[in-house]
Amino acid sequence: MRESSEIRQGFLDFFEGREHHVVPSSPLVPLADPSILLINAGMAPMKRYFEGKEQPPAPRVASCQKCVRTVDLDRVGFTNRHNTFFEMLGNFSFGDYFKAEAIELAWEFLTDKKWAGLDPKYLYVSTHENDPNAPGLWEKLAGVPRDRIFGLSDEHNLWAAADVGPCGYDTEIFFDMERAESNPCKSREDFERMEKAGRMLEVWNLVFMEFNRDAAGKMTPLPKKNIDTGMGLERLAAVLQGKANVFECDLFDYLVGYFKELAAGTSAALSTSTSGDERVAPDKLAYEPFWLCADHIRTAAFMLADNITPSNLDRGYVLRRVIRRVVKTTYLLGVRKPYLTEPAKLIIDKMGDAYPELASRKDNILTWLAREEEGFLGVLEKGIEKLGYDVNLKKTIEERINNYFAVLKQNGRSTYALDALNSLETGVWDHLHLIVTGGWVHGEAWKEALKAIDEMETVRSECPVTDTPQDKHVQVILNGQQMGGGFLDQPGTFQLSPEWEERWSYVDSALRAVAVELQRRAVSGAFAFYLHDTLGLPFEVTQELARLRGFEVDEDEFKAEMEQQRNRARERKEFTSEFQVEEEGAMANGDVEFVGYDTLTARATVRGVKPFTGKLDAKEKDAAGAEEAKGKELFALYTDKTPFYAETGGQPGDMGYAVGKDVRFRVVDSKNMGEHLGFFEEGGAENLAEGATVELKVDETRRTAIARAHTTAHVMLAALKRVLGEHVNQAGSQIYPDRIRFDFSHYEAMTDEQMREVERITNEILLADHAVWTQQMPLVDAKREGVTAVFDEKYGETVRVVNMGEEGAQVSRELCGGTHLSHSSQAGSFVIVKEESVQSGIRRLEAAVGMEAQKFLADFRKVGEDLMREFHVPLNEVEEAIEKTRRELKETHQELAVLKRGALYDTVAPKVAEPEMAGKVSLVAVELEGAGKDDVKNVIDRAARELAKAGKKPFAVLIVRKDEKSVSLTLRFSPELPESGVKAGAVVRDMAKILGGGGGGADAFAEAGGRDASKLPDAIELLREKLGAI
RNA sequence: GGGGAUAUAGCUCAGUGGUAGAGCGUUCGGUUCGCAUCCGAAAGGCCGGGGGUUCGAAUCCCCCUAUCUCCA
Repeated sequence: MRESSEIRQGFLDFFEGREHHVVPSSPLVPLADPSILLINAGMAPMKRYFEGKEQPPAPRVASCQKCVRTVDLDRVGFTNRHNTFFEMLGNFSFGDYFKAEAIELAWEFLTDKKWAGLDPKYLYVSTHENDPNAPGLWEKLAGVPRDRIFGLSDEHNLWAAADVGPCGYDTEIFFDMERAESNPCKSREDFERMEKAGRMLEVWNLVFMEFNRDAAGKMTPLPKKNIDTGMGLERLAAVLQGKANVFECDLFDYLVGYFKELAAGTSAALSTSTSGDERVAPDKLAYEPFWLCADHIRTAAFMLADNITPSNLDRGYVLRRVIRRVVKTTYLLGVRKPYLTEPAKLIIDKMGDAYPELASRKDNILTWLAREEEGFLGVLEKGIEKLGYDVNLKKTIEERINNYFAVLKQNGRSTYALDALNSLETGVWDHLHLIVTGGWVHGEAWKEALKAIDEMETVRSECPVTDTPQDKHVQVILNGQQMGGGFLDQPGTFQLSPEWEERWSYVDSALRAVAVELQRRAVSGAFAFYLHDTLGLPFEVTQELARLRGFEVDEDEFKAEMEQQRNRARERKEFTSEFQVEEEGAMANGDVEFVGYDTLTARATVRGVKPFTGKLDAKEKDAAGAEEAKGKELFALYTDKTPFYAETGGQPGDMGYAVGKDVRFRVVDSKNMGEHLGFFEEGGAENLAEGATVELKVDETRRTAIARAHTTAHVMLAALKRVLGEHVNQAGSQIYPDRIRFDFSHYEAMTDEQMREVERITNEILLADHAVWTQQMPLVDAKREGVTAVFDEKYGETVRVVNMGEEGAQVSRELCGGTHLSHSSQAGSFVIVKEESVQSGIRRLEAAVGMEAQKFLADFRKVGEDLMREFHVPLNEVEEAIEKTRRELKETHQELAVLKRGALYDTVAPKVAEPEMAGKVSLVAVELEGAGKDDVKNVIDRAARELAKAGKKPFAVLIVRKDEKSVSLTLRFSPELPESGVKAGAVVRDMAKILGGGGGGADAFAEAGGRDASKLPDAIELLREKLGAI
């Protein structure tokens, strides 16, 4: 017995031969256990038997159960034994045999040559230090010597499902992975140390469930004592195959091999690359990345096989994290291409026989993996780009600052230093802003530097350095005053005024502080958090990649940011839940008999009436109740029984009437069973005293409309599963009269074809006139029979199942407490109104049935008819006709623009040919009527071209545009004109001031506007003056 | 449920208030035995939608829609 498949089968055969009933592995999603997200132990599906809630199929049971356990997620790859997915072999006794036989069975299986055949000399046993029988039983029944039995504390050998409830001592069998002949394990301390180090491998855990523990910690014996055992298949396989760790056994070796090859291929490719790619050599990592990958990909494949889909919630999130960790790991090893489906195929080949769901859901598994991988690679790339940007930027800044100080040291304050400073500023300025304002770094130094460079910027712009090359003498001039000067070829002669000196020193000190900050070579935690939070780049990737470039990430700060984020989310959550508690408390109403499935009227006894101060739901498409109640004094009427359906499961509460002697109460909503919200149309609260009799009548029209929508929603879900796949699950829905809003899991927008197909199938089923009937059954049975249920919805022990179609051939079966049609055809027609996204992996459909569907289609037909009439073509040619019209319109627009500009330019042309002279400058100043902004730019460009061609340089073109409210100027200079000191941006600003407005722009092109057109001559005169002064 | 980010040419993206850009792709012309050849040219845009601030908005502010992402 060596191969894992032999061990799996052998184990089950062994126990079957010893009167155990063999049960197949349960799906990973618990059938009826809201306390766990995923089956995480072999006994998990048996919990109901242990709790006595259900009769086990036999007193003795054995199974090989697939499990996913994520508490050890971070240890996978670091030890020789931890897995997130594993198969648990187990035998169970429900009040049948106990300690002695459990020990005998385990020992026989492990040591008998016909079965596992392990050499007893490598086996050790632990028991609970307080267990009076276990050590003796081991000695007597298995012949284990006393010095190989160690009694350990609660921490190791006390099993409990929870703080309160069944618990018991356990005993564990260990295998010495070093297969040491002599026994160096002499003491309990030795043993515990070796266990931690992975030398002593726990193979089998036998739990003796014998006590019940109460809140005080007191343990009383259980009436029926149980046995629950668990042996990791992976571990046993490793031991039997003579391997030092689970990843070398045949359940993993092919995967580890695959990943090794994958990474090796990449490193070969990269060694010839000069792209500066980041890659971590496997031997530089603190763990075995291939182990992690092999483990996680198995987990992912099995979760997908059980119809779990990646999402941002619960088990979907577990799945997503696992997949992303694999991709992340190989990414760090240099793998850049998608590959995940390959190892998945290997797993399906290897294990498809033992787990048929792998093979049958192969396409689904591969599709999701490919999708998720692709998405995450995109995320990684984006994040890494940003990180690289940040890190490179810091290096650049550092370089420039060093250069600046080097120059300063050599030449003192001089134009050389100024140049160095300039080079710092021009290259780094924008990015420095980004770094500081983006909150990507910490430390005041950066902010100071920003201020300092800001300072330099203003000084520099007002303070030109003039260079007279003849004598290498430079001057710095501020506000017309000389601030300093010196000789270029004579270091040290450069003297500064005190004001300038002070400002420059300030820059020095700020830059020095930044240099110190850079010395830390740190990526700020805030930036790492930004990468994680906004871009989804895992912290470890940030850390690893930063490390490769010699940077550390501030982990404490990152953690603090994470904590803040958690608190934010929690605060909000607490607020809403508090609100709910209060509301429910105010309306508690004891047991109420609901008769609304069978009848819409009932005579009931009043339990009380009180003013209602809460808020009525005003649901977007069903605000009728809230609308009607507006401005009314609201009450809540409580009765002992009711036909009014209370809002649950997405179905809205009923409306209707409560009528009694001298009183008429309008019910506009029903929130909890037996609680009717509404107002008095006749009489008042005094007419409905406790004990009074009322006639309750549900609004039948509305109820029917709701039923149409609800029943159709069931059919639609069935149709969606058929069209899109089994992964489609309901993720919340809201039913309105004749309308449905339905959220479901699906990875991409539905195509038009898919929507038409869903419509077709849904209508087909509806029209087939299936009977709708309900039944009660235990939740577990319902789930076992594959009845559709909403993920994570809390259900009771017994559930109501809504069936459609003949028994045994239902077209739809759903757990549902809602009210439905009796025959599907009553729904009328069904039409999808809208498809949209809710969040990643969740789509939303809005649909209409019955009269709403009619109305929707009628609206559409009207539009179609109007279009046909308008375009004089049949319906199927409307699209083409519109396209043609659009094209023609566009062409016409373009032609018109050309003509218009031509005409506009004609009015300018004479002035271009004969420009007026403002000093040495050729000036064209014209007013264009009826021109748009783009026209002006076009005309001004053309004028400039013509002037340049005619050699009339330097030149200036001013175009004025007026409308009722304002006047706007566009000014263009020939390129060399600004060199004389007159800049278009400044000139136009001054001109606009005269006109009562503002403006600005570049040196050779600027725009401005103002309100007062009458001042236009003054403004143009100003332009003439400025130009004339050159 | 709460937060963050993104939306610009067919694709990937740049563009921090002043004439909308690059690379790839497409079409055309030339070049090459050939290759993911090279050279040149052109077409292609309500800068996601709506409102506001401003003389002027792809850019700033608000609302909406879509996509990505983190927390619960």
